[in-house]
Amino acid sequence: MMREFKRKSRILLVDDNAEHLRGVKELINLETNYDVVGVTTSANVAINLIKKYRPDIVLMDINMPEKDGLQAIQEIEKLELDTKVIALSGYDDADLIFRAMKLGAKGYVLKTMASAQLIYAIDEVAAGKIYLPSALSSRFFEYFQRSFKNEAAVQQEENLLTYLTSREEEVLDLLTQGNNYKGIAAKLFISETTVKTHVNNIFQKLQVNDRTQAVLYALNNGFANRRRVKAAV
Amino acid sequence: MMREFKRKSRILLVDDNAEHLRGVKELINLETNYDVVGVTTSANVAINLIKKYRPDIVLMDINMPEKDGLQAIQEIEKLELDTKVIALSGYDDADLIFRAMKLGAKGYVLKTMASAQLIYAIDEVAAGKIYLPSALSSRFFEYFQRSFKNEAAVQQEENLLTYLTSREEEVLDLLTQGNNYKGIAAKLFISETTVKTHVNNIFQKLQVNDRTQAVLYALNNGFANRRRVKAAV
DNA sequence: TTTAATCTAAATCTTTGGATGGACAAAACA
DNA sequence: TGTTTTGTCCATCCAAAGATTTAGATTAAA
Repeated sequence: MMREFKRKSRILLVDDNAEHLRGVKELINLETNYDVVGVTTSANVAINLIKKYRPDIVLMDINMPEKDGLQAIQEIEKLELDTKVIALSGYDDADLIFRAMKLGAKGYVLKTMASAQLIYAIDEVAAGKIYLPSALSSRFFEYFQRSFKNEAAVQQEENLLTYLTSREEEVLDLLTQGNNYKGIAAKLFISETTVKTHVNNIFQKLQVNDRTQAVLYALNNGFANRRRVKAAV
Repeated sequence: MMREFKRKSRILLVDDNAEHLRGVKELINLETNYDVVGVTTSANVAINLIKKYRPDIVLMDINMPEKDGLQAIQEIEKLELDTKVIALSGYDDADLIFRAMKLGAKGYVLKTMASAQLIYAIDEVAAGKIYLPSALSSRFFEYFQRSFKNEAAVQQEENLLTYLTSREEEVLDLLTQGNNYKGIAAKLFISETTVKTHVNNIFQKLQVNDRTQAVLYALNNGFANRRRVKAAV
């Protein structure tokens, strides 16, 4: 078994550290099922090489000075090729990991990790999976959950939106869709002056000065979650 | 080594399948460092048990009919205790995994997995980490990246924001912070009439009628990502 | 039954916003 | 070199937004 005649996966290496570049290249060349089809120290060059040679996998250092590796990942993803990017980094910073994965990286490996782990990551990604080493995965999730926890918290703590009457909510809803007084009056079948009264009351309760601030307050404090509303404009 | 006098971790089991419940309990009781301090087939009962006994870890079946296990996780997280929840599920559905992790689950384990893997997950979570088996983690990330890909797509397709000059971007930025003409003029050290000119040009380019619509357009089309800006109001 | 909220509405007034058209200098571009 | 873009500024005019006050009708709560 395991005797399929599978095409070798073609790999491109991007790392501004020529030293490290050589090391990784040799390491991968020891593997029978991978071919290093290119190496470069520049992210800009990498983009062009990828367009030309369509490698299966790109090992991308994201701690480069000149052009940011994360930005490079973003550009590569925009190309909509089948190329899979594995981020290579010196840091296990949660924010870095999160951003790399968000941009579409299929893996994230630390430079300090054992070479066997790098090969394993490549194997997994080549097989179509997304691979994050357990330790980094844990980091990622802490960050992920924290960001959602804050989001949930915002919607609780003394939210001025709770003081609005249901009619005021309706009016605010229409405000957050870009309506003016006339438009709101027409949609609610009430007079324009009545709308003005409601809007003024909303300003008082939200402690803002104008409609733009009211809309911003609503959007920043989970108003859409309170009322089931679709996107605006 | 490994000879610390660590307090045993106290575990609560929640599963509407009494059969499975017994099996897991016996499995965990084989471990010297864990105590099962309670079992229940009801999510509602579980919440109360957690309030009373403050277990270190809860194994929560999320495929229960009566009360949704996910909802239970949410309620447990709201209590802000140190209790760590591991989701237990029969399905490796990406959406389920995503939602469980989003709600704060510290782990997600399939019922079909080997018992050794369940114990390993408990070990990791007890040690303060977040644990997702590699296969599920891969599922999670596919879902995660897909959701961000759509978001990124919105920001590409014919985005009117790209037509703005850098000065206009500055002005729009201040608009999205709730400033009026006077405020913007003061902050940019230019006259109010100049601001009006810029704002009018912005309206033209974004094809909107007033500032509120402009702000809404900006927010709905990833303007904040284009410029590095903090929250408004 | 009184009290309090809410929704509605109007009148008046002030401020702000927005449209339009024109002007000029600097910089970028071809 | 001329041409275009950008950023700055002004005046005018009208529309819209917002502040303030007053008040009738309805309904729910005390």
